[in-house]
Amino acid sequence: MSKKVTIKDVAAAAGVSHQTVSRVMNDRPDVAKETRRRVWQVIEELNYQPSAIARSLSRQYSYTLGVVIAGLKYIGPSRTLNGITEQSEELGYGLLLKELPSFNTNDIKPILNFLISRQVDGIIWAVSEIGENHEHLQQLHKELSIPMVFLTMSNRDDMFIVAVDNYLGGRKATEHLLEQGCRNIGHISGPLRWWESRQRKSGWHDALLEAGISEEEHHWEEGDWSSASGQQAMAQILKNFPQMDAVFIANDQMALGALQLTCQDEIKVPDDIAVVGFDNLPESQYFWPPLTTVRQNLRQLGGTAVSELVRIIEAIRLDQEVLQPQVITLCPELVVRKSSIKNPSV
Amino acid sequence: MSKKVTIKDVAAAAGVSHQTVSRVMNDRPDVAKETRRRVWQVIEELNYQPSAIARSLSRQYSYTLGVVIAGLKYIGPSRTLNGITEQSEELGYGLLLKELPSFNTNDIKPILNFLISRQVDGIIWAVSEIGENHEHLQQLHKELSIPMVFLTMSNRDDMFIVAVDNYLGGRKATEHLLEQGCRNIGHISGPLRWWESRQRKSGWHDALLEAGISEEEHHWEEGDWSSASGQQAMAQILKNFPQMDAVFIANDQMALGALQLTCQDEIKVPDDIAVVGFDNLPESQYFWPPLTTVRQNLRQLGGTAVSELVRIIEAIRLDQEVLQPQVITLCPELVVRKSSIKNPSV
DNA sequence: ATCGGTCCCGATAACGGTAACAGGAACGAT
DNA sequence: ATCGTTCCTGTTACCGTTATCGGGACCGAT
Repeated sequence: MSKKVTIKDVAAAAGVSHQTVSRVMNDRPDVAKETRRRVWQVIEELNYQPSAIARSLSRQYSYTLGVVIAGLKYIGPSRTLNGITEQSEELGYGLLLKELPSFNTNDIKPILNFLISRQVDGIIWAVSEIGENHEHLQQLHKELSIPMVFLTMSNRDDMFIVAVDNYLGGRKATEHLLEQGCRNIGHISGPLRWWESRQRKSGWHDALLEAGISEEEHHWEEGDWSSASGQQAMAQILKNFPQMDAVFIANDQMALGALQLTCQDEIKVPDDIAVVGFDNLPESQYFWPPLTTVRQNLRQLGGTAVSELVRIIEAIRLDQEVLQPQVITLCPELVVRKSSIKNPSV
Repeated sequence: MSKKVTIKDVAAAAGVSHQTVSRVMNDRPDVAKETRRRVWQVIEELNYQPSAIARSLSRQYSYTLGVVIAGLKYIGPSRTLNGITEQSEELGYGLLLKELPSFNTNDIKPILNFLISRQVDGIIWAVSEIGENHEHLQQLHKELSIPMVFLTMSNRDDMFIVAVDNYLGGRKATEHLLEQGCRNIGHISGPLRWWESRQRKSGWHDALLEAGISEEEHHWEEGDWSSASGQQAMAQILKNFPQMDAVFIANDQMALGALQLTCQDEIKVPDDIAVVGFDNLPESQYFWPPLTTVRQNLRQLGGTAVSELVRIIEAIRLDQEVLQPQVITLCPELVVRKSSIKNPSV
């Protein structure tokens, strides 16, 4: 009903100039105690809320971050986003959210323009690197001269990157299986156009190599992250590589598909085949058998990205000095459950 | 490097007034063809992007919606958000995202103020109704006079609500089990402070009643949505209600916990006990056995909320007339899989 | 008395757009 | 020639803030 109350309404009601009200709102020192009190009182009476829009226009900062993300329907990206919202709330920044219709989009420019035209102070690019979808980006980023932080992509100079060490995750998983005495360790990878998939596979490969085992072509299959593809890949690999005694699967969903197959075929997990997944879904503890997996702290990933971005933004605002780009790497951890323990100590 | 290019820069470069540039940008009719062409050319040469901030300030609309959501780390809310982002993209609205730290927050006011101060044209409230967390809201909503749409809450007058019919979902699940010949149908509910939980339970209750079966206190248990609680509730219910031949579980995660228990105890699903869940997680098709469940189209839920909100906003903008509040109900569907089929036809 | 320095506060101009009005040019009709 | 249109364009005000500047009041010191 009532029109929005502006700074001028407050000024009029308090009998001062609107500038003085502005000073009070921003806690400037040069306001007499009595005046300050009176103005505050009016502000509360009228329930005055300054317009963030007008503020952004006036000082050139919006205290808002742009977030570009893809695949919100999957649990990974949404956990990352969860970390982003938490940390930005903490630091007092708002979020302008933009979801890409697919991971493969090449229409990057209009999205960046959209965010920039809304005066965001910085941008978090939380889209996985697939195929060449990041090539164009690097160049655009340079032209744009707005602070950006990228998540989960291969290292590049001149960019701020926060990523989980997927390679290390693959190694940890494989080394764990080696410790269990397995020698014939298969792998079901994600789509190899994904950077993460390649990293995890490399980890598996290198761990085997160091143990003196050579990877062969028929020891692994490529999936598409879905449970269905995991199941199919598992069937294929069982056929090609019958002596397999363990398998490292690049995400929990595919592992679930594989586990279902073992139930159907009455293959014993872990005794016949030990299984390790990746992601640590909340559900994976309740798979049958409970799934050993690699935990990546995606909430932390998102949170770190925000902290980093804000650090850059505020450095620019204060010093006008640009920070050195860097790569922050987060370590994944192995979560050991029954699906990979060959000789239960009990 | 280069300063942001403004409308005045364009005007100067094209040798016209900034107003003319504005006219060109907004496709107003009263610009000479030749002038229009020249201005467009300069716009593209300078890569001019109008400031959405300044625009919002000038006309009183930001073409931005506020979204308040909770529990992004869960799959449900993030799917809803997915629907929201898609539809708002479609309709040309930006999104300002705010995640509540918990479902129970009572600090509603600062959040609404935050969004309003940023000139959002409307707000989507996508936080489940738990306990009394919506009581305060209703009143605030009235004072605020900004269009709002609420998701998944009990019906109230004077509010726009979009919700899945959880009651119907509960009925469908239970009726399906009755059709399978089950007579002793237990239930594991979500936390009863949640509106959804109560609805689903009522559906179960009423379906039994209509079949001439009376619910008894020991036929159901309350969980907290987690797999762990589902497992625990299942154990409890098995003890109290040994003749149980089917169970309707209020979400798939709890159902998973229960299924794991049946694996451990070598209870046969569905032959000994048929199981129906709720949510249709992407994983539930790959549980063992594949889980019959109730599918709720949360993406559609989010999308509908956006369409509805935009409809309200634009009605106000044009007619200055306020639409009649209404409740939109989405129907959930039963997805039948092996966990509930007593006599496999094969 | 005059001067210099605080302490407050208001007038004014930004910020980057849009809205409303006014006015010049060109044209046909009277 | 004069008038009224239509078509196009520029001027000015305004959206709601903050930044800059300048100045009055008051004080103590010379």
